[in-house]
Amino acid sequence: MMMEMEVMHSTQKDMDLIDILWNQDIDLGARREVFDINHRQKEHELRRQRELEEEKKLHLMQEQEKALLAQLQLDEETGEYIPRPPPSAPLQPTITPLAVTQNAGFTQDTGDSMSFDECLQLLAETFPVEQTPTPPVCLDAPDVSVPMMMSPKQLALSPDTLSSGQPTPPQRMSPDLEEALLELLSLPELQQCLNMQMEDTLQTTTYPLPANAEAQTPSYPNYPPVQAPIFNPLNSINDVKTNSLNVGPAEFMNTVDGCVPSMAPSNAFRQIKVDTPQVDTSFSGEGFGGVFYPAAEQDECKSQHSQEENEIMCDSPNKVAFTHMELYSLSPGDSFDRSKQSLTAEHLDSDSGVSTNGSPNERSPGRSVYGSGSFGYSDSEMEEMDQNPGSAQSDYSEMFSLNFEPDHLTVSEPVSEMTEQPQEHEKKPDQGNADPEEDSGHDRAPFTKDKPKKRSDVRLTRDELRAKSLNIPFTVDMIINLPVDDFNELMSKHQLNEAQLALVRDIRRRGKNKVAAQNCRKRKMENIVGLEGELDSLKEERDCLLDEKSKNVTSLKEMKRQLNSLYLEVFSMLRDEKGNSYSTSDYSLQQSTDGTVFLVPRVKKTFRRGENHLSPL
DNA sequence: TGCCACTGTCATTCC
DNA sequence: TAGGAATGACAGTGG
Repeated sequence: MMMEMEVMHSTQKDMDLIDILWNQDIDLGARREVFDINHRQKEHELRRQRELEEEKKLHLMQEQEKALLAQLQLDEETGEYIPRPPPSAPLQPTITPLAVTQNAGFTQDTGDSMSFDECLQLLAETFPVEQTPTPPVCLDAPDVSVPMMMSPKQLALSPDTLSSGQPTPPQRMSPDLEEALLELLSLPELQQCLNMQMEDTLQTTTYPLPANAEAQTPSYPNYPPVQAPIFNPLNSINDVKTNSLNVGPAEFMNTVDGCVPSMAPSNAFRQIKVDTPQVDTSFSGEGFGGVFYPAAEQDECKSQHSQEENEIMCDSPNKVAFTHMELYSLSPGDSFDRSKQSLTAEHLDSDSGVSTNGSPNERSPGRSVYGSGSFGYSDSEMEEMDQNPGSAQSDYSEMFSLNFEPDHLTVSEPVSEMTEQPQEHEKKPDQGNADPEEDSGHDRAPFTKDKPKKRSDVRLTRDELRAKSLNIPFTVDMIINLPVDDFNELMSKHQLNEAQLALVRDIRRRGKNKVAAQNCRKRKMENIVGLEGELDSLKEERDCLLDEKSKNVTSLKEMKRQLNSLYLEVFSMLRDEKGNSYSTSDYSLQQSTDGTVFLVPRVKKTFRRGENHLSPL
């Protein structure tokens, strides 16, 4: 009992606490029902009921459509759909394939059959809104509530009808042409094709322009009567709605196109936008696109799309081929990247590639040495450096990344004026990540990893200083790397005095020679390396030969030894008439050319003489 | 302070 | 013949 009391007491406390919390939630805008599971379940059930009701409505509408169409029959003479004869009438045995096809799915329940007027009324009640968007310009349109019941010639052949979605008085055609067209439209295959075409077209083309006076005039010969299938009885109500009304506004199409770029080529898209007449001015992006996409998404997609369009618009002109001059003239600061290609091509024949083209921008792409803060020499310093050229030495690779920025140098002003926009364009990506220090033009190379840049790396070369001092209106890399023709053209475009011309030519010559020297040294090093390799191989070969020689000498000695032993053995077997062996000192074995072996007495002159002298025979 | 490697430059030759 | 590549030689610079 006590336990129960405690539990109840604690439960009461909890409930009070929960109430307090709920009150707080109410203050925060959340109602108590939000936390009520039963309430949420009820909401869920209500939602499901609503969905079921919608489905039922949809099904009912489809049934109504079927019932309605069951009451219709295609008049082969007029091409119109007329009320079907009373159900008591026998089914026409000569019903056309078209009728069979079109009525194949229709209900044959004659008990539900309605009169034509009833059908009209039912349709008017069924589609009071969807079919009757009533823009002010169409207020006088007759009987806008029953477009479904219009004859094909009323529906299919009026661009005004198609474009505005409003049934306007049809423009009459010649009877023959009209009849022929109606016959064509009566063909089920054609209707199917028209359906397909219409769906495709609606997806891609049938969206309106912003209010365009000419858009609603029937002056679009290419505008297809693709919405003719409106009258196609085989279409479901949804299809009909799609066919006749799902003509999205430009905002919606932009949204779709923006979100699904692959849907249509942008160029085609733009062209279509321009050429497509306004179909339904009563639509608005908010009213239609908002059904599928929140406004924010629409705006986002619209902005994306417009951005893409802008990019495309901007890209296209840029794809025009530039001449060398144009490339080099675009931006002195960026000319390296462009010149690199040219330079690479230039050096393709060269066996080196030493020219350190890629290095500067790899380390510091798009970065100017002038932006590194080491720039800013006083005139006296420049003169000093010029007088002591070595002090201004810098990595040659830096030369290619040299940028004469107009705010720092007057040297490149003319070129920079020509290329202001490309520079801005190419600098944009860097602006986002730009280091403030870098922007302020102070030290710290952005891509220096291990050690700070050498002082020489950020200095100007002598030629750069000279060019600056003489106000040469080109960058050094331009002067050096331009092809001869372009270089001459550049020279002719600018009026330079003798000193400037001489300096420019010297710069070009020195720059070329610098690269050549580098290539030469690299080649020399390669030759040295190659010769060293060759030397090593030759040494190895010599060692092999020496080894082989020693082996041969050893073998030869062994063979001599064996021969000597064999000789002695043979010699010892020889005997004279008395059976005495021959003395090796007195005789020797000699072999004649035919292989015969002779025992020849040795001719030991001195010894013989002495022997003879001592013991004459 | 001398050595050494690297680099720029000049003069020359060759293509 | 001009332009450029190739190369030996010299000199400056920095480690």
